[in-house]
Amino acid sequence: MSFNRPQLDPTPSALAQHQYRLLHDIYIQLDAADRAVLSQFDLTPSQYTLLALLNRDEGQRLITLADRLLVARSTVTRLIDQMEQRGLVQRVDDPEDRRAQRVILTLVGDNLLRQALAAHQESLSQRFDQLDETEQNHIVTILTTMRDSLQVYVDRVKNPA
Amino acid sequence: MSFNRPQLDPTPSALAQHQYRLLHDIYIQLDAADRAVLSQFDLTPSQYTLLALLNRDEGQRLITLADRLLVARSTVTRLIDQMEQRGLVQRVDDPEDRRAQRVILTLVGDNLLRQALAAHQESLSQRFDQLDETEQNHIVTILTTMRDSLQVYVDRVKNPA
DNA sequence: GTGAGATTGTTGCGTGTGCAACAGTTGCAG
DNA sequence: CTGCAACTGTTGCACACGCAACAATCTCAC
Repeated sequence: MSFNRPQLDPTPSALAQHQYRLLHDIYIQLDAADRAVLSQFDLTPSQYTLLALLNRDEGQRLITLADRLLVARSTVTRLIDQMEQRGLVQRVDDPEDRRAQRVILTLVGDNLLRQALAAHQESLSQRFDQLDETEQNHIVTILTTMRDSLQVYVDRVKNPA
Repeated sequence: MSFNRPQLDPTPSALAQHQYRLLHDIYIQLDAADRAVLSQFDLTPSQYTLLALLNRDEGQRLITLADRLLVARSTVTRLIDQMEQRGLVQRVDDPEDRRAQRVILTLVGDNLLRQALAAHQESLSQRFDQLDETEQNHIVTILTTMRDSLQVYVDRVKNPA
C-alpha cells in the first residue's frame, strides 16, 4: 500500500520507481496466493513451474530447465531430486552426451500436474477477473514490451560490446 | 471485440496464465538487477527497501515495517539486527507501549541510503527508458488497477464474510 | 481491579536458493 | 592425437526467510 494513487510527478526516476514498487507488490501477492493453491498438491511454485515446463517439452536437460526457470543449476538438481523421490519425474541419461541427463514426467507426475494446473488456472482467473478482457489484453501487450525491454537492458549490461 | 477474435487462445485462463508468467519473468529480472546495483553498498533489496521506508516515516514499529514489506515479523527483527550492528539504524523503546520499539535512521544510515537511492533510481531509469513516457504512465495506471484488484482478492480469501 | 485473550518482538528450526569448487565429459586448436 | 578450455551436473557452505513457540506487555469484558 505504498502508493495509493498515481502521483503526477513527471520525473522519469519517480515514474520508474513507481512502476517498480507496483510490480514488486503485485509479485508478492501473486506468489503468496500461488503457495496457498499449490500447497494442496504438496508443490512449491518452483516445483510446479518445473513440472509445467516438462509438460510442454519432455526430456529437457537440467541446464535448460535452469535457464528457463532463471535459477541456479544446483537448484534444479535439488528440485529434481525431490520430485524424483516422490516419483513425479525421472532422470534419463542422454545417449548423445554422457555429461547430460534428460528429465521426463512419470504418469504419476503427469496426473498430479493436470490437477495442479486446473486448480492454479482457476485461481488465476479469479484473481484477474476484476479486470475486463480488453484491459487484460492491454496488460499482456504492455508487459511483453516491458519484459523484452528489460531483457535488452540485461543483455547490454552483461555484454557491453 | 466480439466480432474480431484475437488469434491467441481467448480463454480467460490462458490470458491470466500469460499475464502471470510475464509478471514473474519481469520480477526476476528486476530483482537480479537490483541485487547487482545494491551490492555496491553492501545492501540486499530487503535492507534497501527497509531503509527507504524509514526514510519516508521515521520511528516506525517493527511490526509496521513487516506489514509494509510483506514479510514475517522475525525477518524484520533480523534485518534490523544486522543494520543496527552496522550502525545504520537504531532501536528506540516506544514510551507509550513497552512491548514496542521504534526504529530510526542514524546519520550513517541516512548517508548510505541517499547514495543507494540515487544509484538505484539511475539504474531503474535505464531499465525502463526503452519505453516512452506515455507508455510508462499507462503502465502505472494499469498496474495500480491490478494491484488493487489483487488486494481485493486476497482480502476476500482471507475474510470470506 | 482481574483475568483471558490479543499484540509485540525474539529465538529455534526447517527449507529454499545462490555461489564456488569439483569430477566427468566434450570439443576444438594446434 | 594431444592438451586445454568449456560444459553438465552434484555437493558443501552460507544466507535469507517463514512458521511456531515464547515472554513481556497491553486491552477489554466482567
